[in-house]
Amino acid sequence: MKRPTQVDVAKRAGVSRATVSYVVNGLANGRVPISEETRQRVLEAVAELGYMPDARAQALRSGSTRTIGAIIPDIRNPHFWEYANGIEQEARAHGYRIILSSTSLSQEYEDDTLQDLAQRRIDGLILQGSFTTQTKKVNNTLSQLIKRQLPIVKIGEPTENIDSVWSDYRTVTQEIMTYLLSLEHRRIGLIYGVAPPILAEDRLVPYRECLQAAGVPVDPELIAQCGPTIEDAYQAALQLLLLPSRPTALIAINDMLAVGVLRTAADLGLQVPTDLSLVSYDNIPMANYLVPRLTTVSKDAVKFGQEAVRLLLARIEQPNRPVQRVDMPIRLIVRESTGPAPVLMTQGGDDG
Amino acid sequence: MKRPTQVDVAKRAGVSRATVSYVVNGLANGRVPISEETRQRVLEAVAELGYMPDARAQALRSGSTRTIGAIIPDIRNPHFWEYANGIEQEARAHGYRIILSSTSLSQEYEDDTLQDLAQRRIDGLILQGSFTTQTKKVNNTLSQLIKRQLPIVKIGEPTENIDSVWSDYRTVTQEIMTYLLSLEHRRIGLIYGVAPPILAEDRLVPYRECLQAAGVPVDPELIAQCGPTIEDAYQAALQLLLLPSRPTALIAINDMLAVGVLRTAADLGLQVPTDLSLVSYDNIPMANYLVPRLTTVSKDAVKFGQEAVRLLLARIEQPNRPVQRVDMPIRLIVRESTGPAPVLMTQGGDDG
DNA sequence: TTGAAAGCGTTACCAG
DNA sequence: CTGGTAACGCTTTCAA
Repeated sequence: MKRPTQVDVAKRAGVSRATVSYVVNGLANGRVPISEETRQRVLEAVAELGYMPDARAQALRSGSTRTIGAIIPDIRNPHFWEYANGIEQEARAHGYRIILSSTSLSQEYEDDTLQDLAQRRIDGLILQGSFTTQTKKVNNTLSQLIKRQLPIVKIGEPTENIDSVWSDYRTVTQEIMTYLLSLEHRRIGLIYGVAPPILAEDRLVPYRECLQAAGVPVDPELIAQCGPTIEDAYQAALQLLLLPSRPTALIAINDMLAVGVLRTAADLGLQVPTDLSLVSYDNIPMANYLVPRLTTVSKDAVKFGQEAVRLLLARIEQPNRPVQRVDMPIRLIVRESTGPAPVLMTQGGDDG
Repeated sequence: MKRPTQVDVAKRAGVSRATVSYVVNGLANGRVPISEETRQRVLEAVAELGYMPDARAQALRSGSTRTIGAIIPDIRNPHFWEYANGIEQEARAHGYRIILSSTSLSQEYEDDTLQDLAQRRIDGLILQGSFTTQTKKVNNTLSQLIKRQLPIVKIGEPTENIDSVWSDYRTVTQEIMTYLLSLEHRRIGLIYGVAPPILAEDRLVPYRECLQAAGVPVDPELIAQCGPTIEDAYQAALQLLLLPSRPTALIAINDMLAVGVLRTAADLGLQVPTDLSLVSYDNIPMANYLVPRLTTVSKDAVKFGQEAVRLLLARIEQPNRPVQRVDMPIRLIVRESTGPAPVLMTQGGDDG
């Protein structure tokens, strides 16, 4: 009942181990030195014995695992499965497997995860931009791997010396702000979850700048940072919407958080978009089904994933090619969660 | 720039390869034959070189990968990440790694996935009940693995000769029906997605039986089968709700589908629960934040996953232990999406 | 066209 | 306490 090895197959087929290897791997590398009859006999033996090559031994011998590691930050956010889908599709199309890891559970496992992937000798690694912001230990491990020439692609945040696929959120965030301001919103809140530094630069800065350009004071009370869960967003929105002079529009850093905001609004008896406008980012599949449908920033996360794999495979084949930075388009999709600002009684009117 | 091996570490530390192995693996097996000074020297060399043991070689030699494969049916359904979370947590606590695969993308990849896992020589496998219903090829591969004594645990569907963790949905489905009937609902629709046979037995049968027991005719028009996406549910609900004599209550087989149903209701100008009651299953984290909050069947999926790992590890350690079947409790949570049946004009009144 | 044999990096046994 | 050495299952070169 032990697992059959090449030797068993060879014995059964009456050939040598090498022959089995040739047959199993599709007629050796180019040269076709196996007679059809032998091939059939080997194939039969394989089928009868239920032989499955041992990937560990294959990888050890051949030097390649044909496996790509992908680390996503939060498995609970639908946005990230789309990356995962794209990655998986593209990788499979090229004969690579994916080992998918999520660090959502616990930050302390990040280094663990990375170590594990490294020890498995994956052929390449796809990371989210937020990854490197973590502990020193993680960064050490990571730079170790970079030094070892492990092909790496980063999603979401361009980094020096590393291939990356990302989008520039400045422009679209400006667009959001212009749009909200044009709807006469003046008290605009911002809710963002666990945030890598780039989020600040990408979204917080344009948010501030647009406000200032419009002559609207930036009120730090309107900026809430929170955890990644819906409940976190719920609480953050609660805090913002209970302000004496409450915001009439809220920007949530992703659609999951927007779900929490929607709930907060409902609990406070606020209609969206009549009493409160809401904009978020990601355009997860659900965004177009929520009530109201979310105005959000659309990003083709599946394509992101595919592009990341393309970049990675190119580097695997050609380790010294110049570093690439692919900019993927994103755009604001206006749906039902945004509308003109309501006239508030508490509004201290120096705008207008 | 090549990856350092044990040999490199040994050279650097001025010891033999075996010594390195002992030190790295925590002082050999029981006996502690390494002097503290040597140990330190080795550890230093490891750190300086950034040595990471090669998991492939370790696994090949030791015979164990300390890796568990987990196959979930649909990564797009939040319900399944909770399983994944539970599995990951419990596995990690016992020093095992997880390779997570989703077959959501394409049924044709199921066999691929299974083969891959088998070739990686995982120590155990956790499956969803729906898995075996697939093609003959998959079932062949699977029974091959079973014959090879690969420890397997099934989630969701009890199977002969395989450890499983599941819940009995009959009782809770009866509870749902009793509840809806007590609210005077008579036209109750059922929407279910890609369904393993057990779903039919578990939910369709009690649905029918309860209806009949209450003297309500079972109308096949009220039973819609659909795909797994929100859009699928949207369309299914549309079909049901546009019926001349539309249902006043809908049961969706999971919360994701319920999101689509909610949208359909909104598009038809139907208020939930005033005009339409909605019950679903799973109690995903989001269920308590949707507007209205979903009445749904709560299942602790994280615990499911943990229990599955416990079962699996027990079998790994003790291959011949008796087969276990763990029944996990579930319960109906009444929230805001259900209410008394509206009085419909089209209602043909032979009830009451 | 096929077979023998040399490793891949590790663990673990058994002498030193 | 430490250092050779034989596997683990496979790929691939070199001879036959």
